[in-house]
Amino acid sequence: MISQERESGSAATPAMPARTGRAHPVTLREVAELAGVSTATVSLVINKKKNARIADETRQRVTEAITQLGYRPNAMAKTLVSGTSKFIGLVADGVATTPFAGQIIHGAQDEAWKHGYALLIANTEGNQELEKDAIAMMLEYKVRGILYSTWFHRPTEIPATLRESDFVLVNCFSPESGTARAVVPDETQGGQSAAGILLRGGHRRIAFINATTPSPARDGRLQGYKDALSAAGIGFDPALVFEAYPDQEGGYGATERLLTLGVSAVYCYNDRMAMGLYDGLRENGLSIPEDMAVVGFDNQEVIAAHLRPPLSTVSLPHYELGAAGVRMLLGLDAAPLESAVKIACPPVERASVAVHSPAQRRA
Amino acid sequence: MISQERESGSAATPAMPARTGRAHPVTLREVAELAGVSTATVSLVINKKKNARIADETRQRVTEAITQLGYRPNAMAKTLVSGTSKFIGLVADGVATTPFAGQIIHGAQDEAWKHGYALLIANTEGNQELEKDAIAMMLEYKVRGILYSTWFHRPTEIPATLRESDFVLVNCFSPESGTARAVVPDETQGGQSAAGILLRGGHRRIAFINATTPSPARDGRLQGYKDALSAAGIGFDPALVFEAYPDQEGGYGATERLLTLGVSAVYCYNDRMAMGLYDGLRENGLSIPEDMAVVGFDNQEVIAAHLRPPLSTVSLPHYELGAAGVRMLLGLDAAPLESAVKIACPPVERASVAVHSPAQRRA
DNA sequence: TTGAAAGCGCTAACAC
DNA sequence: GTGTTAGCGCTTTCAA
Repeated sequence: MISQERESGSAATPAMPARTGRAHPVTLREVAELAGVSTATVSLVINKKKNARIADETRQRVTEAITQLGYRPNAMAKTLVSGTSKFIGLVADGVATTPFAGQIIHGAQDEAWKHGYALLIANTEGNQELEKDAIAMMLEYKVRGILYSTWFHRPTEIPATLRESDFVLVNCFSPESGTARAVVPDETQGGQSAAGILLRGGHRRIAFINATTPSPARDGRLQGYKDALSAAGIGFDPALVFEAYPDQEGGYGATERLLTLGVSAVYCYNDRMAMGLYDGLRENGLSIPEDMAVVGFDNQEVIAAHLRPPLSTVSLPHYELGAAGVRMLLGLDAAPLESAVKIACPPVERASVAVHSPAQRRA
Repeated sequence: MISQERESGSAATPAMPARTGRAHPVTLREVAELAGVSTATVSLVINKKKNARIADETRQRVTEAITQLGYRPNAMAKTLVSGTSKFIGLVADGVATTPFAGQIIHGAQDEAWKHGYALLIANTEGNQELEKDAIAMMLEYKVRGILYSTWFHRPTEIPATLRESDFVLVNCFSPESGTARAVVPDETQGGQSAAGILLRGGHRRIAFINATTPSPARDGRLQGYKDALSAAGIGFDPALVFEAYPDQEGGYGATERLLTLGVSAVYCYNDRMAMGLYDGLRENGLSIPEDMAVVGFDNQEVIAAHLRPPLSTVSLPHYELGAAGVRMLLGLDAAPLESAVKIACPPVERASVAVHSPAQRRA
């Protein structure tokens, strides 16, 4: 079904720049004819081959012909010859479900672009069938490799077909280690940072409201809390740690129990929880950060930056995750098979924790 | 999309399924050789040509050879022959900046996939240079067409190169009408719905806090408010409309003025504004919806569904926008050049407006 | 019912 | 320096 509808125009000048989509695309051959050279020469000029010694005058004629005809290379033909395209596939289980996945895409795209690659995206929403088709499609289009990503940090099965290509797991990892390259957020360091913000604020008795749902984040964020406390010479008190469902309602519902603990600060599993807790604290006539300092986790823009007061939190490095994934895929960054590469979760300090002034606060 | 499950047998049969990426890919020719037929026949079998009369026995042999070798068609070669790929390009100015763009991607992807197309995405963050390159790339990969989308509803210049392809504007439109197909949200109807929620709640004096920033949304949402009032037989009182910057701080800052108006309900330009207003109202000891009913606009999940009380609002149909864009591109939906197609913004009722009980409320 | 062969647009040896 | 000539993997007449 070749579109043979040549621009039947009147004037027979071969020159016809900026043609609209419908027309038969200009080919290398046409450029060569107009410039009076062979296709090989045009190819050499276009690809600026280093060792190609083309007369300046020739190069000039070719360049002119190209712009005159509005020539555009056919990437498909190029790929057919070379065997692999300039695509990197990104299979995601939730672009839509969450504001997070967007940042992974963004990071991957920026980094890919930097190296001349474009992103081929498939959103699977966890649908296995779709996922399989998506990977097949990417394989058929000869992608350079595939980034397999999840919207929250978790272990994942590796679809069999994924192994037909180069791939890197992003924000997830294989339960059997040593079988796949992966990049994930450093939850433990993030937990340390979160607790660190509070510690630096002069707090000694710090509650941690963890998630009820098992995940690497739940374990890592708790571990980080313990580490930070211990580094500050504070004993770990299990009574100060309890769990709630990790959303607004969970945070709100945790208020009562929190208030029985006699703490001056609380570190929440995530920002949504902190958001709910804000409401609960307010209803109890408590103000933040004076009566209770609060830190969250995730740095969810819409929430964290705009609560009152703005919420101190720890950033989940989604952009970096996407970028690092691409770099690992392209072999630009080290990518050990044994264990996932961890990306730092940097603290973001806002007004929900008062600046420390030792005099003000008693242990 | 050939499925090829089978685990590698044992010995050195030419069969060697599930090869890993590195190996030389299986070609049609190899399949043909193994099946003892010509490549043409294999091609016919694969593409299930209707009028291809292939002996069942032959078809059988071919199918077996295909699964045995783990053959995967080379989409590049296919495209080279046909002239256009099964790609639809999506150029977006902000996947990352906003939770909204994700939904456009999601809708576009679902619809595209349904018709056998995959999405090629480029996030430009408004960078003109990048945008030009992105479009060029898509053109080179022979996309079926391009969806050009913006993260908020606005007029936009059409990059010249976009015209080299089929394209549809999504969430934006050309200032010179009649020059491009476009699909946008129906802001006016949305405004009507927003005011309608309040009207149905029994409110007669309804304030509208509009945005300070000029946009189709600002105009449309105001118009909808007026329409709804007028349809309810309520005169438009300009004193009840004022403006604020459309974010949390703006909403918070608008509280004072709002309270001088003597209204029982307020319609905010967007959810973020409403979120800020919640804080302001609360500080004044007012409760929602008893003392003041509130509706927003946008239906930003993280915010609207989880404020307390949950916020009634109007949904921006991003998913539908993406899907409709694809349908228009593929010629499945009507796509007039004269004016943008408008997609409805459905109301989402939550607890920030009390259910109407006429007895309770006096004019 | 099937095979032979001519390309699709481009790159890469290898001539000249 | 530049042209000739094979393909890359696939589809598609046209014959047989």
